[in-house]
Amino acid sequence: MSTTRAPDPARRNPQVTAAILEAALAMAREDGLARVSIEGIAARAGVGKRTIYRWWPSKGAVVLDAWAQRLEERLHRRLEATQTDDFEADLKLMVKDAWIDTIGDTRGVLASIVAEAQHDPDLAAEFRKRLISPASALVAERIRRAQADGQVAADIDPYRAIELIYAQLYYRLLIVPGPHDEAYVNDVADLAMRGLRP
Amino acid sequence: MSTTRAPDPARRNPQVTAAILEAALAMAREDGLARVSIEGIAARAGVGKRTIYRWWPSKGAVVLDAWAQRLEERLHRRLEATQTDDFEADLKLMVKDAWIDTIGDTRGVLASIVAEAQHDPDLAAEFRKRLISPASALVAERIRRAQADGQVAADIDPYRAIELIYAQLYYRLLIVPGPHDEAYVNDVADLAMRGLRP
Amino acid sequence: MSTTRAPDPARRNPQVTAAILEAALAMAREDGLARVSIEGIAARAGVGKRTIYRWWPSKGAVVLDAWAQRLEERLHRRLEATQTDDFEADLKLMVKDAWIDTIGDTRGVLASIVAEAQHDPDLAAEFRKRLISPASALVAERIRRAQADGQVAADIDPYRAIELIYAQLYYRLLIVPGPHDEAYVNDVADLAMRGLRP
Amino acid sequence: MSTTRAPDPARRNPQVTAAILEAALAMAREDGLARVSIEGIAARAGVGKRTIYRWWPSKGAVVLDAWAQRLEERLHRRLEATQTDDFEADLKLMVKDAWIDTIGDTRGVLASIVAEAQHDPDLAAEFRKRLISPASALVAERIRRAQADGQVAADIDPYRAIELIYAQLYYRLLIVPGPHDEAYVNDVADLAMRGLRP
DNA sequence: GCATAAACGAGACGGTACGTCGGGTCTTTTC
DNA sequence: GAAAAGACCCGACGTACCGTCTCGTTTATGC
Repeated sequence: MSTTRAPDPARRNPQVTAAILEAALAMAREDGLARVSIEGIAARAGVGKRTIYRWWPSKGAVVLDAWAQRLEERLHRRLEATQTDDFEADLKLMVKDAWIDTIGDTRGVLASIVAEAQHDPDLAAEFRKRLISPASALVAERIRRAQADGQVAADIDPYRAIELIYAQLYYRLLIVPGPHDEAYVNDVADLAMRGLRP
Repeated sequence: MSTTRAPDPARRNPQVTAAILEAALAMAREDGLARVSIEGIAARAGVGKRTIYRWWPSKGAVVLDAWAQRLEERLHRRLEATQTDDFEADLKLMVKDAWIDTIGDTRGVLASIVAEAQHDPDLAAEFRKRLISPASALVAERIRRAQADGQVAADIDPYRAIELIYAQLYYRLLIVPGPHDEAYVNDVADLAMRGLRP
Repeated sequence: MSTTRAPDPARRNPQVTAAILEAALAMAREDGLARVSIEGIAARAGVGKRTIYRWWPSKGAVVLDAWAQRLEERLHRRLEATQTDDFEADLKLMVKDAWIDTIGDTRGVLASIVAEAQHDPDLAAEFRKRLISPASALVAERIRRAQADGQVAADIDPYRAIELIYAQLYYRLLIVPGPHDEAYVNDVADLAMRGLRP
Repeated sequence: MSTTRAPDPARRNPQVTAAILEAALAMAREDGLARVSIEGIAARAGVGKRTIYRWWPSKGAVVLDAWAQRLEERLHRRLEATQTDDFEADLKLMVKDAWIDTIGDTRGVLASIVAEAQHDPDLAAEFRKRLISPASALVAERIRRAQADGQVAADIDPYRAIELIYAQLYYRLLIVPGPHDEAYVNDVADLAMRGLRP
């Protein structure tokens, strides 16, 4: 007989959830996830610590939840529109949309989450599930169409192609400093395209 | 008038330094940098905490120091030999040497350091200074020669070329799971070469 | 806005309080207050340091609390009985009761507390409030009755009389060595009485 | 063969000694002995810690040395003069001389030393040897003469008489607050004399 | 409709680690 | 060989959060 019963999501108070997510994201943006504490979130959201632990396993999970939710809202609004027959143009648009318009100034939060995920396998899994996988699937789909069109070499694994593109962005985010402006993301796509063409 | 005077490096005890670095690296390899604590290092090295704080600003700095020192020793022994006239072969050798033979099973430590560096600008700077910059300079040099030979397109910035290559490795290290074996690094180089050729 | 809020005494765990006081007093008796540390008390009581700091400002305060509590329990049981019409006999009984039966072998703790109080004004105030004042008030009352009876000279301030008596005991406790047996406390009262008689 | 040889007092540098004692006393007067540290004394005196440990066993010993030295100088100049045939007058003069003119505003240092002595038996012994014993011997001598003269009851132990007097002063110093002015020391002597007269 | 079980705010609690201070020992260099 | 300087091991300081655990209070079904 377990003492700690699983909580009932039906009885969850949505206002409380919102307050926690808002506080967590705000604090992560201000100070970086490393300086965020569950205690701090609880205080700022006017909430008991218990309530946070009831619904999330760690501060990283809270911030990821808040951050991903915000992204998903934005992405749903965009990703239908961008479909022409020019793969390179579509690619540049997709990358710009994602990296600049959607992530934008929450890039630091993304970096924090990746950092935290290095020692938190659950968070890493959740991060890939919420963010990397859906985005990759979407882009992979477009790449496959480009391969059918003959705009991308047929012998390339779409997922490796994605790595070739996005890895550059993450490298600049996590390893070396540098601007993340439109010129840069265009350059990223250009350089990748050199290798992807048939 | 500052209370904490700068310590005198001349009076530093090299045995103590070695013990600290060894303990720090061992613990980082076993549990990951996030679980390492200054207190733990001190205990394992049989050293006072004060002694660590005297010479390093943070646990990340200690582990980076230990880890980079180990790498530098290895690299010095290698990087002279590997110079043929075939850039692609050289590139594959360099990447394999660095990522598999040298970093090898300390890949997790590298990931930890990058993670820590996300909220520690000093550590980030030191990491780039000790690791990224020297390695990049070396590879950039080889790329320039390849451009002169006509094996690499002349209009590519060597540093962007490096990003195209290494970013893939860091992406798999930090973002998505996957093997880091010889087949993979070859594939990384192959994919990059597609874009680099004239 | 203060970060550290005042704790709520209603939520205090009495078992924890008891464990801390017991550990503190035991350690003070064994090694003297100077060798007691908050850390040591916490370890022995199986308690977090924070819990001690939440309720007491210093190790001296903990030990005083434990020691005074023990004394108060004993004193309440005694001080009603001792009331005859012979002031000198009553005085001797009171002094013996307090110094030998009640304080007894915790004399070293008392000395430690007085020592600590020399550089801790809050502790000094608490010590006087918990110990010196109530005991003095009680004896002063008896002296006033003796003055009304003509057993003590009317022109003497009762509190100065108390000093004349008790100062001798503290002098031997703190300044010069010597036994604290019944013969001695009788002698103390005798010598004082010489000066107090009309 | 002992590694730590006993130091040679003949080679001791008197300027260094003076600097240490001066610094120690100054710091003890400013902040109380409890806040004095060997490290602090060393820094203020411009001296290595080793040098202090070479000649004194503890910070208490240093401060006692400095303080007692200062007192001895003063006492030697005074105590010859004060000899009339009126014991009570002599007593008042002696007490006032010692407590007000000699100790005066270093009363806090005295309290600190007594406090420290509670957990440092060596310091306690040294304190009694340097201060209590010589002063007591002197006063005891005068009391014996007064007993011969019939000014003090012959059946009183001179040392107990001394306790009766001085204990009051230490009680006010260590236990209860209150002025230490001339009126008070006179009152102390008056009250004691009531009990000492034949 | 009303009891009753859960979510919730609050925060006490046992812990771990933080970064700092000083104690006392030791070594190196200077005089 | 005394002394200045300070590195070193160690123990304790007082603080910040961790994650668990009561407490009452509020709320919102389910009998």
